[in-house]
Amino acid sequence: MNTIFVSESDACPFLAELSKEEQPNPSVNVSHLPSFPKNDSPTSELSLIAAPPFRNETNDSDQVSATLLQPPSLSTLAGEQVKIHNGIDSSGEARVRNGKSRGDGRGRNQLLPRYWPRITDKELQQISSDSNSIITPLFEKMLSASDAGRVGRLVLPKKCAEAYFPPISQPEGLPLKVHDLKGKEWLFQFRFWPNNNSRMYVLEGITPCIQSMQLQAGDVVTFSRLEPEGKLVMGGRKASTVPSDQGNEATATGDRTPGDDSDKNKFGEVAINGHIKGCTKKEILENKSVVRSKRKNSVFSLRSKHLRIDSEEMMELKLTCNQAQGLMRSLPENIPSVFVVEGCEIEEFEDAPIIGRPTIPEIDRFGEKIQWVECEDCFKWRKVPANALLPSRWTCSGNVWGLERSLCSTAQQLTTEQLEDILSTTTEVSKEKKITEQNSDLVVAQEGLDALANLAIQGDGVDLPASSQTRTKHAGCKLDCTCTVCIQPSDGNDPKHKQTCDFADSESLKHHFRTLMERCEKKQLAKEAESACQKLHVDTDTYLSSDTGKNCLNQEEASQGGCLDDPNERKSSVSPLKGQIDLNIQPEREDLSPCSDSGAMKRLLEDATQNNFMPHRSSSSGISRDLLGKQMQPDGIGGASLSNCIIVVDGCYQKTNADH
DNA sequence: ACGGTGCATGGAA
DNA sequence: GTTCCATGCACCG
Repeated sequence: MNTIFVSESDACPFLAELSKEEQPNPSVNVSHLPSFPKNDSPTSELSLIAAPPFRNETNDSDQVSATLLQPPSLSTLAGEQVKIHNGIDSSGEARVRNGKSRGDGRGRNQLLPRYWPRITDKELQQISSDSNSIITPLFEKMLSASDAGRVGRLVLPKKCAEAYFPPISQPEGLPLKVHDLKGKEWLFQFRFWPNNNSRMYVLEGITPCIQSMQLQAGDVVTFSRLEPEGKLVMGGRKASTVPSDQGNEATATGDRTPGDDSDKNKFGEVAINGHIKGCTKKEILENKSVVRSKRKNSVFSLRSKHLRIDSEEMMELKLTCNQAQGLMRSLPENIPSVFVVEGCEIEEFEDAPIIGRPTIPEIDRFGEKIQWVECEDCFKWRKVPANALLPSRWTCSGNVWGLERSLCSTAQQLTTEQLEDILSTTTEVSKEKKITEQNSDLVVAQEGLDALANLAIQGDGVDLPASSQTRTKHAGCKLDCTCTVCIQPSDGNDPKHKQTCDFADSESLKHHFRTLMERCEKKQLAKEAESACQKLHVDTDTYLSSDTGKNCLNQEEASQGGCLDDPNERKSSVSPLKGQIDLNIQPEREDLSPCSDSGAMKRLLEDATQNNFMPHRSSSSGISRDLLGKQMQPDGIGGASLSNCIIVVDGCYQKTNADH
């Protein structure tokens, strides 16, 4: 099964309306989509291919599960594809995940949940049966009596019509080719009626197609788009197999947004099968995982809090987590314990990594390892020792290794040409790697988070997502690492981490993390008990003290602030190195630690990445920071392990690694 | 009279 | 209050 499903945001042609400013992050891998022709001349026929129905997550191909696909995000970038991939496991079982792209949480152009395509296993199977197509489910609609009546007019949801069908300016509209699941081509008239200062979009001439699919009122037609052909596919689903949650917003996984008008070429053909193309199988599968996740949330609400990051915020994390990886490094005094999982060495650190300033490693003319770092204030590049651990905000004044260049007024050692040479050298070395990275940047970030999330819930017996089968990079890794949890040297060429390494999916690794999580929970419980005891003491002392009110307040503040009950750890909260990320936080502990809320984490990541990777031109070097962000490597000292990450947000620090 | 087309209406979201 | 859309219905050939 080679069919790829992509989220609608990938294929949606209605992205143009969005401003560039809405682009979530430069790291997002985007590709341009072809456009629909701007004119809607009646002479030009556009076709939609009716896509086969999608499959649900169960193995029962006849059963329709709650597979729910978000419609494409209307807020996705104009004319660009955002690569948000969902995974498919090796068995081909479909999973669906929220592929919502960043943005339109503000309601504009959102499709109603009842129009979100629900994909069944059977449908997926049908769609995927034909080769290498990329399938984007667009929307679906339950046939009304009038839709299925003899008039032969299918009223199209306005937003769907405007989002996924070519724009029309005249009521006469356009002839539209749509294919059904059998590959038969149908020609409909896509048009609109003026209505209450608005429009009513209809597909005319659908009766033969509806009859051919043996559909009636109450049944569902779905529209999908197949790539790269750009065909629209219409599929049908009998009412008896319609997921029960149709129209139930509570089961929705998010919104899709259509793209812009400039991509109409995508719809050169539309297939009618009740499903529209645009989602890779991966995405469909991953959307399913979100559905599962939501279902799970209702049961494990506390544990799931952290995992229940709003899809919009999730996108933010997707966009920044990958960058955040590159910022993580362990403290110099950290000595990792090394264990081997299926041939891959994993370095596990007792203490959490911190977020440091990205640097460019180099070997100077004396053969010594050094690194170049850019001053936060003056943008001049300074040479520091290879083992220097730099804070995320680093300025010349922190250049204790070269006092003569510890002032911003001092000239830069590197000429622009030299700097470009370094960068280009780095580029050459990792060129191929980067190409791959660019193509899967978002995927990687997303999947890295997924890895974390899934590992975090290993204790619940939840299997790793199928998407992990295809991962190439993981959140716990440094930039060039291909493993889930490992640290590799800054040059990224450590042979112990092969590009094809898939140990992250190994049972032994899963076992390892299960063990870690268990230990973590035990520690947490012990810590909780200890805290309770301490609090009891404090309360008693406070009660007896003459400064009762103030102390109580402080105690309350400490508690409410979610900061540590451990004085030492509280001390850590005022570390100058803010922006430490605990990727091992325990969702069920959220109530004790407001610091770890998703919004705060998002802010943290944003802050960290803005400080280091935001694309703006350096005043001194003239080199885009965006480029630098891609070039720069972590300093190579240690790194992050899944079980030993830290989150420090708003001055609060929480550390819940496996050994503490 | 009948069927098709375009618009209006009103309930639902 | 606004928008959407399912349906009714008038008009026309």
